[in-house]
Amino acid sequence: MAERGENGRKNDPQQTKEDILLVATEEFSTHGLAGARVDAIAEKTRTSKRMIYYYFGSKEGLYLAVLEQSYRKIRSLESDLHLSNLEPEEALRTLISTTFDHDEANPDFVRLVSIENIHHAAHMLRSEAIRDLNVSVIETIAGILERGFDQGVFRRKADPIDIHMMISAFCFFRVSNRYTFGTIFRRNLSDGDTIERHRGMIADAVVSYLKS
Amino acid sequence: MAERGENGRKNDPQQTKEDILLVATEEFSTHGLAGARVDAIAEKTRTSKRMIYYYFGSKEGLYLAVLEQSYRKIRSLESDLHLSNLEPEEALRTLISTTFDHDEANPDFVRLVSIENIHHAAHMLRSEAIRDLNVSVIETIAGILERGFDQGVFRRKADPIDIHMMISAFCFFRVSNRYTFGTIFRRNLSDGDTIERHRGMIADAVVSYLKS
DNA sequence: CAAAATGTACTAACTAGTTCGTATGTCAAG
DNA sequence: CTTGACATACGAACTAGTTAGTACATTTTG
Repeated sequence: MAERGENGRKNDPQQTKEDILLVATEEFSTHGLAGARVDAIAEKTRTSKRMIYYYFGSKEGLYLAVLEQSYRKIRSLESDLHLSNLEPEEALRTLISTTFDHDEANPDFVRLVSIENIHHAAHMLRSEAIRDLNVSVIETIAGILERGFDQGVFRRKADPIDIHMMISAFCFFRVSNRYTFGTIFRRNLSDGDTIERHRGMIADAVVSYLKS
Repeated sequence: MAERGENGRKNDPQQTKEDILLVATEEFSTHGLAGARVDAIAEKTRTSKRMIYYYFGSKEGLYLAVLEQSYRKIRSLESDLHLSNLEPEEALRTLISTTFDHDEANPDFVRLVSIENIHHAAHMLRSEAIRDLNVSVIETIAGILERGFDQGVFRRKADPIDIHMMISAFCFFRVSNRYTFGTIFRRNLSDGDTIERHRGMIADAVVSYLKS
């Protein structure tokens, strides 16, 4: 068993890897892939640069691991919502609120996705893990839209991926562009009232779109 | 007068600066601030690295100049739309289409804004030029919303900045996140049909939101 | 002991920025 | 109009500092 000694080294590969990933997530998300410094990550870690290369091979390997872990975290949160018992409109509003809150609570993730887009999603393409995600959300939305249309609450037959994009766009933009937007319009998007208003806005917009 | 010789050097400061800016825009937008290489920019230019520092002082100075120029370009395009003669709904739809088409046509600009957000809009803050922009759009939207409400076409009293954000979010996201989104959902957002559908979608969504 | 895990110290390559020297344009005096 | 002096515009090669990645030795663990 690996116990923490006072000064003597104890091997704990799992903890070491997690520690590196945690620090790396922060570093990559605030500086970008090129701007992040391996030495800076190593320093903030309780281990050394040697271990980064031991476990992740290269700076890009570490970046990819960070990206994969971030996506994996979302998948687990998304699945247990049980929206099929709810009325279509209620289900949709719940899903939207969840997406909204997730993005608001995970600016690191949002920033990583922005960074990945700057790199044309090149790393994402190389990772099978990431590509296979998010499919479940589309199925969920598709189900809600179909039920809503059949019941006559939604008058419009919309494409689920389009609806997902509409929701994502708003929720994501609020976080990804909060600095430039906040600077230009002198408005703090992290403000409590603003958050509440926006959460309602996007839901109302999507629902009214489907009903029109 | 500075004539272009066959091989002999001719001084043309204006052209030199523009040349550098053009190349730098491309480089920064595809690699980010840290990822961009001054040497790479210099090579693609018809001049040398020396001139980059001669005219822009530093890598960051060049980046800021690129950013400022990009914003300046938009301002000029935005102003001459003459929306006050149109009916509120028509005016709003025209404005939305313009924003949509602008973002679609200027991925470099979109990417630069994304990059600037990764840097917490730090450079933008230092530039008075940029901060004072975009205010006119808000006034335009405010006017449309007011007229629409008075005429009874819009039932909802919405905040013009919120509406601007809603529009921007959708138009911007389509371009900024086209790579990750396209990879995950195997959908090409630059596809002609998709573009047409999305242009209509965002307009319908905003209008139906205001009417509900 | 063997394999896995870790630390220290190093290096080769890269990269922002500079030094030094040259060419070009301008404008005033002759 | 031509000369020359001064400021602006430019190029090639260099440098100092940084940074991703590694060689080698050591400790831990089973």
